[in-house]
Amino acid sequence: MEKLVLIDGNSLSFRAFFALPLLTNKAGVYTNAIYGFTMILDKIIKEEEPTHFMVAFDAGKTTFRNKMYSEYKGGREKTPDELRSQLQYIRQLVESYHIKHYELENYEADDIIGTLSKQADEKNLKTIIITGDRDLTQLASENVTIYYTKKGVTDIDHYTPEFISEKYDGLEPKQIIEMKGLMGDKSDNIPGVPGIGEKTAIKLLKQYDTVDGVYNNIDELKQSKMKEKLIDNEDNAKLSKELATINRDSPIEVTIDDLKLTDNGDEEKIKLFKTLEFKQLLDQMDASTEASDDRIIEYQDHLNDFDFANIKEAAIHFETNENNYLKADILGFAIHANDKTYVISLEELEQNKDLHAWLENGNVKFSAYDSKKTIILCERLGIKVENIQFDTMLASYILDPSRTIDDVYSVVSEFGIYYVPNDESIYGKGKKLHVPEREVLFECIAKKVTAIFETKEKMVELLKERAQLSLHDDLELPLARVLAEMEYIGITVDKDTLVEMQEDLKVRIDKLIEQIHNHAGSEFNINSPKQLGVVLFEDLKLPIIKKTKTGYSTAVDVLEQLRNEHPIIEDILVYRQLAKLQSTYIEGLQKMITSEGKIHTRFNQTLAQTGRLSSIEPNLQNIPIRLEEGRKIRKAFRPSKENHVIFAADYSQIELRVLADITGDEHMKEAFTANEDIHTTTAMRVFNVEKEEVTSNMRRQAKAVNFGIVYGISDYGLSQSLGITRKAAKKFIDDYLDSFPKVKEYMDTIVQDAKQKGYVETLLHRRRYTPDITNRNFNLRSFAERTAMNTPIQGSAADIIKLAMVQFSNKMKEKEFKAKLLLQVHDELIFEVPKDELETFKPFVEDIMDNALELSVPLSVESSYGETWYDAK
DNA sequence: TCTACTCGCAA
DNA sequence: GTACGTGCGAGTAGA
Repeated sequence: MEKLVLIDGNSLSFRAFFALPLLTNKAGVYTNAIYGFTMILDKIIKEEEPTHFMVAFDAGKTTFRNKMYSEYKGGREKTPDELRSQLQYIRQLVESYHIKHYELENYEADDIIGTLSKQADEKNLKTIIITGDRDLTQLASENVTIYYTKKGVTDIDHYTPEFISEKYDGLEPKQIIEMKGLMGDKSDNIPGVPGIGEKTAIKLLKQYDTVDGVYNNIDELKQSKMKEKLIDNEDNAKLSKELATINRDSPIEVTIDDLKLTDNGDEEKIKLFKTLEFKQLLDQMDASTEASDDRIIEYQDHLNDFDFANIKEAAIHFETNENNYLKADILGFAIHANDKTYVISLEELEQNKDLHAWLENGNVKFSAYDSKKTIILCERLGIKVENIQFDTMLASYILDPSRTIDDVYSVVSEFGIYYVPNDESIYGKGKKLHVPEREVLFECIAKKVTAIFETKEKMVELLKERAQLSLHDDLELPLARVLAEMEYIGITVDKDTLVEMQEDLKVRIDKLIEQIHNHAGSEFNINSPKQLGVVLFEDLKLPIIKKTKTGYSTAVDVLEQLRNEHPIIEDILVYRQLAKLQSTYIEGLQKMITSEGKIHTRFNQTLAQTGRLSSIEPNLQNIPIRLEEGRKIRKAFRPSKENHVIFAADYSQIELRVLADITGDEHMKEAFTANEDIHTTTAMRVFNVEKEEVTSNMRRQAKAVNFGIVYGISDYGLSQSLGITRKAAKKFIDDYLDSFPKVKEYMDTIVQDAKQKGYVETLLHRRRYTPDITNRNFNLRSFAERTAMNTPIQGSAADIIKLAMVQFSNKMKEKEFKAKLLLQVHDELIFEVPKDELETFKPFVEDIMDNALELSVPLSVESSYGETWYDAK
């Protein structure tokens, strides 16, 4: 069946604009109204399946109505600039859907719609009119329904004649005009009769049908203020009625047949969505979200005419065959300088001594994507690269940590450069991973290095604008060099220690497996939560505590509740613990030990949203410590030389100290200044007791609340960690906030701040954007709120330790210490130190860490050392 | 072989 | 009432 949809483009654009928070794409184009409009189009097309479709727009400011009444729509606030800029895109959007749009000089969109709907009505064509303007409801008929968007863009009333009759107490659609004549319309500046509102108007119309009817029978009305007003404003009423009347015979030049929808593909739509960065919609359409540009970058594959002496600025880039640059093969090396691009092979790179000297001389300003990788690859070639001044990867992370950074493409494409292919398209993935032929490869490398060069300036400008240049220049970039050295040095791990533990554990695990199978009465894979679930909850019929998406939950907290139900549980718990140690740590770590007896982790500097580092292959930031059994793993981590020790220095309660500083809460500051135990102090305040009355349970709970603050967990999260109800957890949090009023104040203001600015920041201006803070989805919004509260705390702590690392590295240059920084674990630094340096090294490091950044509360560092990492406690 | 899911370690 | 801190990695299971 044929169906016509007519949209009032202007009024719907308004609705969409005000319904959604201001959004922009990377280029700064506002997109919220366009997005909302797109949602409506999709919804309508899907739900109504129209055969004919048109969007009508207002042509300009003045229409025939202004000739009748110069004040028409006077006093209306002008369209916000942020919306006006989107209207052209909305027309483009409509075109990309192959929907006709139309506007007519001197007429409003209403009139176009009125005229077309009249034609449709005469043809008995089902018509739907979509608008955010009530005026159009006068057009409702048997065939014509008006969809009126109440609030937002999805809450819609369907105005049929029946609906109108019900809503307006028996009025017919065409009487809407009469009603407007009497009551006017503030938004269009239609005067009407003063003193007459909806109620009175309806009453009069029920009796006299029309405005003319009212005046023809005006004498019947008994003397009243209302009657006087009606008489005094007869002209107004009649004019108002005319103004409100939609012209259903406008001189339009389109016919309904012209509005037939055609299926001409999604090409334009995809292109537009890419420009606007409607990523989700593109995903839904199964279209690649990546834009591309097939430009060719010319390059030379030799350095024969390279003018080493006269280049002051260059981008350099190493291409490797795998991500792990500590052992990867170099596939090529590229330079972009003086508008020329060079790509050379590993052989050329190794042999060209002029090039080495050029990289080392320190007079050229280099930029790179991933300076840590660049430094390490140079180091592997025996080149001490100097003066890398800019890292586009780090800059991208600083500008917006939420951006995915996985290759050069992912960074430069944010800056409008699309000629670089992404790594997956060049190398493939999974089984099909391969190095392409030389020509393809070199072309790609040339593009990367050129793009790095071209992006740099834009990034510097943005960093300056956002007061973040120093974060790059003075923190992240120098830190990359520090991390490079740490990764390159690695940490010595004694394989024999691990092998011994492995054998010991194997015996114990085998025994446990046997016992568990005996208890179960069958052999099954204990590592399979699915099989374990069947054994526990079906075979042994233990009570089901919790379910996961796919079946029974067998997580620790569940098993602990079942402890007394069956002896198998205890064995499973121990098995789980040992199996984890065995597979992840003891076996996992052994695989990573090099022939030199070392493990070289890599620190990811551009991943964690808060500014923290992360560690991979292997992750050395989660080596067990809490349980003795696991802690023993640390015995395998040793100094690399005789007469050295492992030295660990950690910040004590750094996040809570940052919190005290940021919020300025006196109670908390006092506790830290007096060097009190913060969890005890928290317990004293929250439970309102004296120090002596704080029980270990109170302290434990206070500690959990502090933990929650630091990691931004919810009341639910806290309830889980304390094993209490959500309600009780919420009360804890409330009590906590009442005990530290400045903290409460901070939590409130930071959320407001985030709403207003769209981001929160750390002490060193690291930003994290919080777009979901105004989301109507409770979960997303709550998450954004916690993010806003937590990120400045965790992120500032991350800033501080990074600062300490950079300062440490700088000060080491003037010292004779042989000590080496090996690892960073969020709030602690691990070193290996010659025993005879200990006495001087300890205060040296502690002083740097203590004073890395001045806060209004003291920072406190505790250090310890031993023959192994285990002993440094 | 890839992906989704569960589980568990650390700060 | 909702669904419920991060990041890394091992392991199972199903397509």
